[in-house]
Parts: sequence; C-alpha cells; structure tokens
Amino acid sequence: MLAKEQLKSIFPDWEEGLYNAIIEHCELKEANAGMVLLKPGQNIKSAMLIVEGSVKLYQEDEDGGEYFMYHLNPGEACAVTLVCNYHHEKSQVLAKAVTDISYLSIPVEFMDKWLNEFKSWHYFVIKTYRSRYEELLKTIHEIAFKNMDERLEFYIKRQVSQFGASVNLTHQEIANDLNTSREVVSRLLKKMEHNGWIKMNRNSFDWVKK
Amino acid sequence: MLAKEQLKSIFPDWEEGLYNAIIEHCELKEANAGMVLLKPGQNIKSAMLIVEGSVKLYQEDEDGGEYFMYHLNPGEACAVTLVCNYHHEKSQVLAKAVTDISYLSIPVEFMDKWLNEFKSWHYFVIKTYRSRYEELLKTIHEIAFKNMDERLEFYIKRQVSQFGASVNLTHQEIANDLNTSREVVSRLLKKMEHNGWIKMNRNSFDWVKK
DNA sequence: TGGCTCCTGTGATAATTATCACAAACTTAA
DNA sequence: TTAAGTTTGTGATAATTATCACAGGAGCCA
Repeated sequence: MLAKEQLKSIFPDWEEGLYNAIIEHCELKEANAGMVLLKPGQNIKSAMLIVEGSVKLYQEDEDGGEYFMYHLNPGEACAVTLVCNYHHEKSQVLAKAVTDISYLSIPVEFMDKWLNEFKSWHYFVIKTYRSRYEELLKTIHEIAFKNMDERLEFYIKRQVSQFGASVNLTHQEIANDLNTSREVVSRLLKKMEHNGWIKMNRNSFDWVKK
Repeated sequence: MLAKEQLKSIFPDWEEGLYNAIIEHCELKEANAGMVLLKPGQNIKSAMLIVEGSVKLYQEDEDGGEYFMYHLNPGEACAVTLVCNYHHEKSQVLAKAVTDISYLSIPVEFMDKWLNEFKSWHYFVIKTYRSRYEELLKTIHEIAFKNMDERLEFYIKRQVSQFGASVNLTHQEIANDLNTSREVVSRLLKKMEHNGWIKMNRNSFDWVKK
C-alpha cells in the first residue's frame, strides 16, 4: 500500500481518518497498458481510484463498436464504480488502461460506510459524479452536433492535452474510438496535414496547430 | 408551500428534519408548458426539484440546434442545479417545461448546509447524479451507434412511456429534439406506418407496436 | 535478401442524412 | 368563406459517411 504522504498528494482535501481507512482496508492494484478493467454487464464489487497512469472510458455497442467518452487520471475515480446504497450494480461502460496503471480498489461495503463517516468522502463522490456528468455532456455535444472532421479534431486535442503533441495512435485505433472506419480517419488526417495542422509519421503524428 | 404529507409522498425516504427545512426555506414555484427553466451559460442560484408535471433536458448547440437527453418527473431533481461546494456554476444544459409544472426551488446556500446536516439529502444528491449519468449513457449509446430510424423509435418509446401511446408532437418538434430535419422524420414515420407500428393523425399519432 | 504482417493511401460505390422545392391537406381567424 | 398559416408528403439533389478493393511502403524476422 501507499504511504499516507503519497495518498495525500494524489487525493488532497481528504480527512485524516479517510486516509487511514483507505490504508487499512484497500488494495493497491496494478494493471498493464491495454487491459480491460471493467466490462459492460460486469458486477461492480469495488470502486476504482486511479493512482498512476491513465484509463479510457468507453460506451460499448452490442456488436462490438466502441465510443470513447473520457480519460481518467490520477486523483480521479471511476464514477460507475462508486455505487452506494444499493449493491449489485452492473457496469454500463467499458474501461481500459491506456498506460500501465495502479489504482486503489475499495470494496463496496466501505463506500456506504464512509459516506456516513467521512464528509470528505461524500464530497469526493459527488464531485466525481458531477465532473463525469460534465464529460458526458461534452461527448454528447460532439456526437450530436459535429461532423467527423470536428469530432476528430476534438479527439486529437484531448489526446494531446493528455499525452503531449506527439500522438502515438494508428488510424485504426482512432477510428475504433470514434466508431468510424479507418479510411475516414486516414482521409481526414490527410486533410489536416494539407492544412498544416499535423505532421504525419508512421504509427504517429504531431499536432502542430495553434 | 406544500403540506409535509404531500412532500413525503413525492420525495419519500427523507428525514423528518429535511422536510421541515424544505418547508421553512424553499419556494414552491410554477411554470407553464413550454417555458425555458434553465439556459446554457445561466448562473445557477437554486436547485430545482420537480413536484408536478414534467421537464425535458436538452443539450444545446452554439447555433440553435438542440438534442433531447431525458425527462425529469415528479420526485426527481435537475442534477445540473444540484451544485455544492463551489458556487457560481453555470448551466450546460437547456431545461424546458413540457407541461405546466410546479417545482421546489432551493437556494444554493442550503444545499451545502444540508449535505452536512441530512444524510437523506446527500443520498438524494448522489442518487440523482447517478441516475442522470445513466440517462446520458443511454443517450450517447443512441447517437453513437444507431441510425435515425432506431433513434426515432427509441425517442417515441420514451415519449410513450411518459405520456401514453398517443404521441402529440409534430414532425417538426420531433426533428428538433433529434437534431435532424422534418423531412427525415416524416419519411421515417411513414415507414413505421407502413410497418404497422403507428397510426397517424394530424398533429399526433398512436404507437401501436408491441 | 525475401517473405510476412501491419499501416497507410486512394479510387469506386453504396448507404444515410441534409437540403431545397413545392404541393396538398388541414386549421384558424377575419 | 376566404385567406393565411401550419402541418405533412414527396421528389430531386447534395453532402457526409460507410464499405469494398487493392496497392504500396515500412518494419520485422528468419
């Protein structure tokens, strides 16, 4: 488990008792890049709080399609896993580790308990829901109103703000995240290259706009 | 203001003290069908808890487009207005009364206060966020993966489960809610009529499928 | 070096949706 | 009843995206 000091730096503003409870009852787990952490339909038995690395959240279609919604970073929690009150909730999203990650795993039974015991925990839960709700709104805004060129730009900008101007993704990976086809992404990226927005390499490209 | 008994029947599972606090500090407001209750960019100065009637929540585009996300019904609260901790939040959604409605208006200062005082209030807030988050997921699922015919069917079914099998909406209104054009809706409805899913009238139609 | 796989580019074509144009049917109000 | 406005139907066409087909290049490994 982490030292209390580390916990404090990643999850500030908690009560002393909450750090202690976490240290006492939670596991620090690890997962490798690419691993699926949560599948649609899966029963939720513990909350997931990111300590290191980053995670991508997807909406998944019945027949294999995916749509990328948002990233989870250190200090953030997966809202879907923060169940309370009624257990036996099932995931409606797909979560994948983008990098190697480590995360705190909090058994469901403590989540309810801590809601009563620690004010800072329940603020954390509410803040998590609120910020994820806002991320979903942004996603809806993109899909509902924008064409693929703008959605791709939005997607790349988020990628850039996460991992820097060098985007190490294949056209196919991007196409999967946006639930479109590789050809469409290739053509749109070509256009961006012509416009001087990106510089293309193999397996990656650099965002040079703005 | 409402009598405590009425409050209890609409918002069950609250603490006695919470009902009293609501009665003491909140206003029961009314609005007519069609009124805009919340606009994108608007400062949030009070929470909105539906007592009577129903409300539609939209994502709004910069240039006037709208996309319908979900209904709010009696006993439910508008998640966007349930701000806590930091004030001066701005709305990112559009809320419109579908019918004449009445709602409780709770000034922001009490929301924070009650989070500490009433356990049932903070469960209510979390439950509200969770259920609205799930509604947004459903919306994303529709827009990201489904063609207009299936989205229209999903839309009509929600409408039916809200207001019954007789759908009193013009094609134009439906088109606005789905951010598409009237012609598309007209043609798809014609197809549904041919398939025997609906019976069309002027200004309305009946859902007869299933 | 040769063969294999993965990634990218691009044309051709189909499917879906958007837009324009206009007519017909019904409703309302003067 | 007429005129004006609203709602619906439908063809024609454009724009966007999806799908298929295939070629060429780059990296990897035997």
